[in-house]
Amino acid sequence: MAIKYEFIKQCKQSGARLGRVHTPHGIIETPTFMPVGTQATVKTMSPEELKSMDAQIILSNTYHLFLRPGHEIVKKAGGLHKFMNWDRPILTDSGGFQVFSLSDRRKITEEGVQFSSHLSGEKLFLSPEKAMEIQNALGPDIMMAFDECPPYPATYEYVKQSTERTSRWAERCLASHQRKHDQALFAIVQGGMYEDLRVQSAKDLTSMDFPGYAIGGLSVGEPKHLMYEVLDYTVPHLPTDKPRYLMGVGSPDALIEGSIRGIDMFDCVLPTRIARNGTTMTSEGRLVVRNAKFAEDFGPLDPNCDCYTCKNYSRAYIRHLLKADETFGIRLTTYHNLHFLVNLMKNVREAIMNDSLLDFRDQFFEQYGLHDNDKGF
RNA sequence: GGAGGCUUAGUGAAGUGGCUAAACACGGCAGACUGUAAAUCUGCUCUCUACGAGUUCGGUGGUUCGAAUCCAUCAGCCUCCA
Repeated sequence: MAIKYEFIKQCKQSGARLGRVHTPHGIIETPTFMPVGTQATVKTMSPEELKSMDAQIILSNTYHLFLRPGHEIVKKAGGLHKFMNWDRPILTDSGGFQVFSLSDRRKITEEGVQFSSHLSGEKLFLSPEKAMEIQNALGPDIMMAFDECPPYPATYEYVKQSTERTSRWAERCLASHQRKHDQALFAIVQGGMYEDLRVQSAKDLTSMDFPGYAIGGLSVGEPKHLMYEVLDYTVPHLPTDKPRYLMGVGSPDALIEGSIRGIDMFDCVLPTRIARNGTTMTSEGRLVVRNAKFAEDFGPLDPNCDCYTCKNYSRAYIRHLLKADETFGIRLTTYHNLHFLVNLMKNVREAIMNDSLLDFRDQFFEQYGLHDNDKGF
């Protein structure tokens, strides 16, 4: 087996679980947050910086690397780890999310998905087999099955068809996956916001015995309480001896709520994207450092943070850099936001160890200014 | 000293008799962002007692039913000739 999930303990207070995922490139302590590096780089961050904030594993993307530079080139370079100089674990998404995000440039059939490249307009085809071929060439520790992420809202009938097809595609992925010994293939549970479809999807996929299971199709615009409901009735149908990965979720409150519901892994572009757009996550809530009110604020982004950014730079300086379009500004906010989430998950793990995750949540929400679960981050 | 040109909202710059509170860009202010077509996108940006009202296009005075747009004059800036 390419990976192994080691269960350590369950939080007596919340039910969250503490564990480790053993991979060919090292151990991941879970629950964990995975920074997203779509194009074989976490935008503006060097691997050294990611390591210095204790990022344990990062994501990359099949669709984007297939288009550019091409998976054959990455393979020739010696694989993604070597290509991008990252020797810790990597997970690649399959391109399934692009079926959702590039929905106006693709056509879905049973065979697969035809895209017109967002770069050149060129027609290209992704199928379960193609997604496996590409990911086998890229060489991540964990690769994702090719799925369809249906939009929200979507009709029962549409989601049913889509989810059943995603299960058939998962079977094809499993059948064509060539490197089972050193690359773990995770399946993705779909089913939209429909309980019976989620349960059916989980049953179908778990019967195929994948080394890990993801929950996809969430955080696509639905209210948060709905997402939590879906987790409540989906997670119990996933095996306890394998990692569970909630895809595309990265607001601090959702990371905590997800952990409480038994999720081990999360990824999200939120921290890096909002960082580039001038917003930061702090222990006292979100802070739009770009705002004029910080022009003469010479304190750190987060008074309770000891990251490189907070130890050395002020809100006023960072705001200046952002206003002046200086790259260093978005590097500082990106570093801080990623550090914030990585550190949040450390605290979550510690709280699980101490059987106090619910207390931790309440305290965190209070300080963060979250009193309504449907509020943002 | 002479000839010509220019002067529009924070800046640059359209507009050359009514459809103009005035395009557009930048700047400014705010919001959005969740498996990254995003260092992107959206809104606001003359004033106010603000889903309506008021006052604007260097100053002043005219022409006209009506002017940022035409005329006179003053001021400032620019170019060329002495």
